[in-house]
Amino acid sequence: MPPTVFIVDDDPSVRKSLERLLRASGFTTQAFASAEDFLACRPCQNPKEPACLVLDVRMPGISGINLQQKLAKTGIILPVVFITGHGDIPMSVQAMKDGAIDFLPKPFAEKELLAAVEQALTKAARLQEETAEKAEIHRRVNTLTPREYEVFRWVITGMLNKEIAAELRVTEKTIKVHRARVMQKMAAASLADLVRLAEKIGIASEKRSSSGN
Amino acid sequence: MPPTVFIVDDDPSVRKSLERLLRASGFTTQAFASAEDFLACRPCQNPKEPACLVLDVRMPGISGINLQQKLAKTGIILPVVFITGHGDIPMSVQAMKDGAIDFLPKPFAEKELLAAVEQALTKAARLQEETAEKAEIHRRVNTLTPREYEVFRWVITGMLNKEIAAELRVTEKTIKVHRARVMQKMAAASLADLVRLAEKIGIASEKRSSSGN
DNA sequence: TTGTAAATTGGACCTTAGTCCAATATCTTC
DNA sequence: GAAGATATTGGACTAAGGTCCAATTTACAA
Repeated sequence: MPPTVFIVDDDPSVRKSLERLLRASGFTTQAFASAEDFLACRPCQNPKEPACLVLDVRMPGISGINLQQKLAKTGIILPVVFITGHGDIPMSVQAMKDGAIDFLPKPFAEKELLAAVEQALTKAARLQEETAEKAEIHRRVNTLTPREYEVFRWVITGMLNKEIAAELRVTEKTIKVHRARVMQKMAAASLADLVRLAEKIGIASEKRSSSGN
Repeated sequence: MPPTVFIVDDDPSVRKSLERLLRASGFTTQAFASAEDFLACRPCQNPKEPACLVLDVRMPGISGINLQQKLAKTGIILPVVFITGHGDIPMSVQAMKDGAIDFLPKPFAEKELLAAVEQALTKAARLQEETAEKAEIHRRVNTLTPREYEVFRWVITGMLNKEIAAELRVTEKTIKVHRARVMQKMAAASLADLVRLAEKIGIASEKRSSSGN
């Protein structure tokens, strides 16, 4: 199944020609007449395969810019390529600030659109991969008990078991047990791996309490 | 010393009013009539303090867009705020793709420019900090001997000393010595720290050779 | 040729980490 | 009230990492 390009444009003729062009280039397409219509399509917003969105800036109801912002806010991975007939500079700047791949005023060369779509799909693939990786790590973290999680955050600071034990006011033995479980649950073969897992999801490591806490 | 805002615009009256506005807002300013003039100012391109650039897009000689690209290519940290009297959408899109903070068509509200400059300076500060940190790590890496560097890359994979020793066809004892030196030279208090240092500068860790290699 | 940096190894020893056993105390929940 | 999860600890080992000592070999530069 080729990657999907969603199209949202209120002009039927534009939708038609975009679909023709993109399908001819080997993409799967799905077109909508408005942002509302697109938002009504639930599965469209959680594509398993990399996908992207070719979006008209100016539409009745929810604007393209607005739709882009909504999607970004909900963490949906759908890089956007804007097209527009009557755009202006502030609009294009806002779109780019919000992470748009490109912003093409009509008329544009087919080549330009295709290049932008390719780039958008590449980015979608990368983001999906990264997101999936993080989700998997979070899944593992969620299997940790509160205490294990606490020990986890201490371990990745590089502190010795005995130091962590003193910090948590338990014996070193206890830390060893928790630590072993953390390694197992996080599927980390080594401390180096564990540290990298923590870095990937941006876990704030504990800070050594001074003196008697 | 307040942060510096460099101004490059071929129109003397624009330079003058920009300088007035920015100085009144508490910034140090330094204005140039052309990209060439700015490039001739060596110290301007390696500011110790965070600085940014307010840049006219369209100028005789090297254009603003072009200047931005040149600076980026040489790794100079100078976030750009574009201003323009006769810009178009493709121009603004290109500028944003190249990392511009904002792109303001004239006439713009003073508030807009100031907000963009603030943001540019914030970004400059962050980039300078990150760059400095990386530079310091690289400095340490460069004090490693070739063999130490090699061991370094193996250590951060999480492999045991004996495994690394087998990989490099030396005794475990040798690895221990190199490893200790690596920790010392890299100023890492623990393996966790060492891994994080490596991650920060994106060091590719070694890959275990299969079988007899 | 001599000095220096780099790479290698050994011995002796101590400190840490990890593992397999088992046991106890709480607390929540069905 | 009993089952199950969580947190804690102990004993007894094994193995892995780190340290302080010293020594040899090689290669390159002064």
